[in-house]
Amino acid sequence: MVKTSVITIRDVAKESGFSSTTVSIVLNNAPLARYIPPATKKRIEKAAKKLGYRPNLFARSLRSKRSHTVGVMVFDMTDPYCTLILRGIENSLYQSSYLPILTDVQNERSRFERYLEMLLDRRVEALIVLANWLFVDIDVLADLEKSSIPTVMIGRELRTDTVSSVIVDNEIGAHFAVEHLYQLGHRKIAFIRGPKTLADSAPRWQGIRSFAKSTGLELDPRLILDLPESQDPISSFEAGYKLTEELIKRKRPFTALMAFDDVTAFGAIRALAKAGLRVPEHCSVIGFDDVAACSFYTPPLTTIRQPMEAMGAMAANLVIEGINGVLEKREISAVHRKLAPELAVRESTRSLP
Amino acid sequence: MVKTSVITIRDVAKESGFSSTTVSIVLNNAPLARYIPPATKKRIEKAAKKLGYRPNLFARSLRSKRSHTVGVMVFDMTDPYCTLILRGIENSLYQSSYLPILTDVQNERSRFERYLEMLLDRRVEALIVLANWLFVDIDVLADLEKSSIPTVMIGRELRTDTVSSVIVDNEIGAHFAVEHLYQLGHRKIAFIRGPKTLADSAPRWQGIRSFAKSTGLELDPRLILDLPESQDPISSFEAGYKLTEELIKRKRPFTALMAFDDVTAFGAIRALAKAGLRVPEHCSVIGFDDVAACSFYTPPLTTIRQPMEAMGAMAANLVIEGINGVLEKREISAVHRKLAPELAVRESTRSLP
DNA sequence: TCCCGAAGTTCGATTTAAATG
DNA sequence: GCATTTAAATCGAACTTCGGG
Repeated sequence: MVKTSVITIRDVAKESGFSSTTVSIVLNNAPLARYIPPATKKRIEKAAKKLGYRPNLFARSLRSKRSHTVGVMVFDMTDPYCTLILRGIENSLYQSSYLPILTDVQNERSRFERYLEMLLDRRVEALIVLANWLFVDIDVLADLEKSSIPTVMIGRELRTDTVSSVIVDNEIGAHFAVEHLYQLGHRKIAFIRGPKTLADSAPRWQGIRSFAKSTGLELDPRLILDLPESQDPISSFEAGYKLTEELIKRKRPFTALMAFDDVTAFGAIRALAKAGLRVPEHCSVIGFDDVAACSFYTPPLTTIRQPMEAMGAMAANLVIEGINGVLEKREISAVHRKLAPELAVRESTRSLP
Repeated sequence: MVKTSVITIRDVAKESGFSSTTVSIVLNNAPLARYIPPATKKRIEKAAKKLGYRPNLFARSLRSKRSHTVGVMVFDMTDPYCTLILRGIENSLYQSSYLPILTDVQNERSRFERYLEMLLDRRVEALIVLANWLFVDIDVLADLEKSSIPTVMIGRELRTDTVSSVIVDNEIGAHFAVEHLYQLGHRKIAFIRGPKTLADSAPRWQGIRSFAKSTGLELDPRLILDLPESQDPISSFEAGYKLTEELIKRKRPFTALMAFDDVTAFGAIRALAKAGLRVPEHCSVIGFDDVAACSFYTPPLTTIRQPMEAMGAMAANLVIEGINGVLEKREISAVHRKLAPELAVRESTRSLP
């Protein structure tokens, strides 16, 4: 006999001999359930299990106005930087039984708008935005603010009091990086800085400058170049390659190179190799991020590790707190967290002889 | 004045002066809409826009029994192999206005089961499973079959007639790879094969054998090693490294190495470098997959490119067809598609002098 | 008053059947 | 019968109210 497999709460009520009200109270363990005798509960639970009852989430959500989902918007999923963050988010939400609804905006404004609309239409209870590249401008922020659900942005420092944020401490990270090179004896260090419009660029440079000032390290302007603007994470490889070629061409000797991020560092290593310079024998190279490829690169890349899973987990936890706040009608204001990165020493850097 | 922003269809009805029935018919462009005069439509649409009406999807889905979502299950999101496939899926679904609900099973059976349950509870209309690593066993298949919604699996050949599949043509891919090495003059070729339990392994080896037979290329058993079982994609790097060390230790000369996949190839290159062997000067290396890191590796890795976006798009299209089939009560049987990969020549291979 | 359970209303849409001129 | 519109039933669960012991 083929059962249509649409068991409703009424079927369970009939099977157990109680009303659907009681079934609902028992299965949801609602406050009123404390009045219901264990025997009744047992019978209802047995009936539910026997029939394989699964509540219809549409009906439940329609009535309760809750979806138990969290919208996650990534600006570019193919960027290796983001999958570990997503894992952190996922694991935290999983524990709290929220389902993440992940959308990939692909750096397109139109997709951002459409997906935001779709997520709000589906009544996600909160929003996590992973701004791993450019184009988080005023408009986007405004759209997010007017959504009026708990929102946290990862990777972008904010000063709003409506949207929370989780970022890495770029200044300290950059500090760690130069410090590492400095301690290895390097004094002639080339820098490939991030694009000016990217929020991470300034604090990283600030970290370098303050380290230089405190130690007397000289920053030679002829060894400093900037990445151009771009939306495409891959393009920072090309740019790293070209800028390093340019550095070499300048004939200004350097024994180490600090790249804005790992992919830029990969481009730099390629250019050095092309010029017959081995890493780290002729030149040390350090990156930033610690994407997965770092550990299987040849040579393995020394870099600054962003605590990606932790950042994802923190964002998820903030958002869950936010949801709870809304449920309890507490007024919760945005928080801004900055997580410390750490130095990951591998084989692309070495001390000067 | 603060509006609670919960505009219902009745508000639109009141504003436009028609009943909610008519509003529903017009806004959904339902069959009956053809009887409704343009003037009425205009007024209703204007009222809806004026109020900023957004239909409540829970109510809609409850009544219509449709969710406009597709469940996507990935076995390991951090595997670089899968993000491009996901992009293919996403882009296809986006065009058809289906929302993908992506879950990362993290190679855990318990997560698979829980997420499958969650997705079915949310009434996804179809399922795409991205089996990028091991452990797709009988049980999993059985779970999928009994879900009785259109399902397609990517990356795993199936013989069922309930679950569709999309895979790459491994045999031809491997053929292309050896052929490339052979044409470059290589005759002493080492092979690191895939783990025996992985479905891709056998056909790839078959492609190599048939090429060898047809050209008279000799396959030296002392130059052939197998990757061990594992669930972790990163571990194939370690394994590639160790096995290549082993190959070198055997003192059996070889001028080229074909790795099971790109990450294994990266491990092999590392081992060769450690032994003082440069790629491609002393040894050519070829991989399989064409993950993003290939193009920024040093040297850039020659490999067999899987048409990942196309595979994702095809899976999505199959699933959409399946959904349409169900809606029209057509009985649609599973289809099995095999897509051709292509050779991507970069700089890790070169012709023998 | 406390405990237990049920009847009936509600959420916001779609859909059926029927009423109007 | 036809074009146009609508009242009322429905989807499945949660919540409010009420009654009996």
